[in-house]
Amino acid sequence: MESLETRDLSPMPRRSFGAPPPTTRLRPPSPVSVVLRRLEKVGTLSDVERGLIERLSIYRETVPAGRSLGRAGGPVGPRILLSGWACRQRTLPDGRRQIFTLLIPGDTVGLGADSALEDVSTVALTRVECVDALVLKEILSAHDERHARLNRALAAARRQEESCLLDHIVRLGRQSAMERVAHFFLEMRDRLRLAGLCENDRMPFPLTQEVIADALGLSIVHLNRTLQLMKRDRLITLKSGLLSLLDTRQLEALADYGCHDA
Amino acid sequence: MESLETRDLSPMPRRSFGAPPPTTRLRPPSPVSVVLRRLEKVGTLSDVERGLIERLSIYRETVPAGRSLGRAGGPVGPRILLSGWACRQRTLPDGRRQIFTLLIPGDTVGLGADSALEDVSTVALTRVECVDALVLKEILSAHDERHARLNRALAAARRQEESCLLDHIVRLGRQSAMERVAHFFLEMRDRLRLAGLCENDRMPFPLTQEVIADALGLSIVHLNRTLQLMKRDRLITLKSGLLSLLDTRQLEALADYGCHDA
DNA sequence: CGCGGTCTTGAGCGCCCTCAATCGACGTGG
DNA sequence: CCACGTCGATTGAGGGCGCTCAAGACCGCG
Repeated sequence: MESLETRDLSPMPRRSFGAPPPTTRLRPPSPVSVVLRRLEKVGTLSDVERGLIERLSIYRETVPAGRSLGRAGGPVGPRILLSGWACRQRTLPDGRRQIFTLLIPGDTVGLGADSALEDVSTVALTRVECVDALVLKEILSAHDERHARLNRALAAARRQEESCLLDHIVRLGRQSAMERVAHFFLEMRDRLRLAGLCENDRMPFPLTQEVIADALGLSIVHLNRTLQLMKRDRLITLKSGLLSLLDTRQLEALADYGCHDA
Repeated sequence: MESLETRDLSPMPRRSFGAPPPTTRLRPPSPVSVVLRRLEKVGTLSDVERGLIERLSIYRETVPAGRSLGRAGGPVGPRILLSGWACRQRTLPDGRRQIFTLLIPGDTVGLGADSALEDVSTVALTRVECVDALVLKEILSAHDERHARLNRALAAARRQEESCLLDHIVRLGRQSAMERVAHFFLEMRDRLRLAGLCENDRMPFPLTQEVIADALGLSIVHLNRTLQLMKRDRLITLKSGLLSLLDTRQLEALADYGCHDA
């Protein structure tokens, strides 16, 4: 599992910390390419904006699995995930946990207008590599015209996250266990595809069943049995951190995926 | 039920449409006072800003219970609720419904930065009186310094709504039926108090059990039985559209109310 | 008075939960 | 190299919470 989320970054040679990226001519030039891929799904960025992001790789840092991204509970300073998965979550006094959002490479935290989401605890689920985007946040808050597209792209990303929250509510409130899992997997496929991490409905999925259960409001045991059913029905395979959706048609029908209000 | 949400407005004489409010000297000066009360919980507004809102009452309109606020499915133009309750909801193809948000007097729709919430269908649960705030939206989008406080107040309101969404997720994902109901009632009490509609934990509550069930992800039958338990235990009374929280201490303990992450 | 909507109640059951034990993979230390 | 601990996945057993179906009661309204 550990090998999986680093795999996407591994072709990038490790260089001395603090040195500016050598901007190779090749396609995967810098570790922040994931972010750019994500943000440019909305609209092209200018060279200035791209450079702004590229230069952030100076502020690279690593968070081990299980550690909070921010200092314990407090709001998380602006970050951009480069590799690894994290989540936003809340824990009830008796230990029950609910996960609000999964964060994947290319996602940002605490960058846009402060939302209630930025007040919940953010925890790394795998080893996470990210950059501190405080500088970027300060630059963007000036609302310079030259960064308008970047601001728009970030707003779109926030909007997408909010949309996922609404889907999440429907899943939790009105869908059965299998519907939830199917819907959740399809959503993650779409998000991972935007990040360039999913091809042919195959994708890295470095989550324990406990995490998935806490996201979907299920018990570990029941999630396990539900997954087994879905495997038996040849809907998915999920092994050693790799998820394959075998029959997306059926999954979409099963989960009412994409059926937003009429 | 129908008599209830109008009750709050009934002391206000119906006057010819389009005429400016006569601004009586008495306590409830203008129909938009609810909004101001809500918005000024964050910080005082300037006279200019207050006037901006007051003048909106020209654009008063009424939506009967059951009707969508926007034209069927499409995004709702900017509105401010003066009286009555509405909700944001999504319906699955097979008829299952999930309610995301309840909208009460003083709430705004479609005013701030466009969020995913503005794309979901918004339906009146009772007869709703509201104002069309299109003019206001246009004025505010200019980001004039003189309206900074108003913009800030609206941002805070949006943030609060988002926070409620997160609480909603925890309820749906990790709480039992009784916990959900208790938590939901406490949340509504706090919101209604901000709108000046709740005193001594007694408040108007013009919702059918079906609506509450669809908000809390429960079946009508089970919600009914849960309510009966809570009444028997002297936690609440709920009759003819009036809700009383009899033992808020116990309710808060029961629901883990306010227990945001440590 | 009849009618539709809402609330209530009963019966039965199934989804999903809890508790508990086992298994397998992996890393560590002896 | 093996014993052992840990973590995650799996399996079994049993039960309860919440569901569906179905009727009836209540109530405001035309």
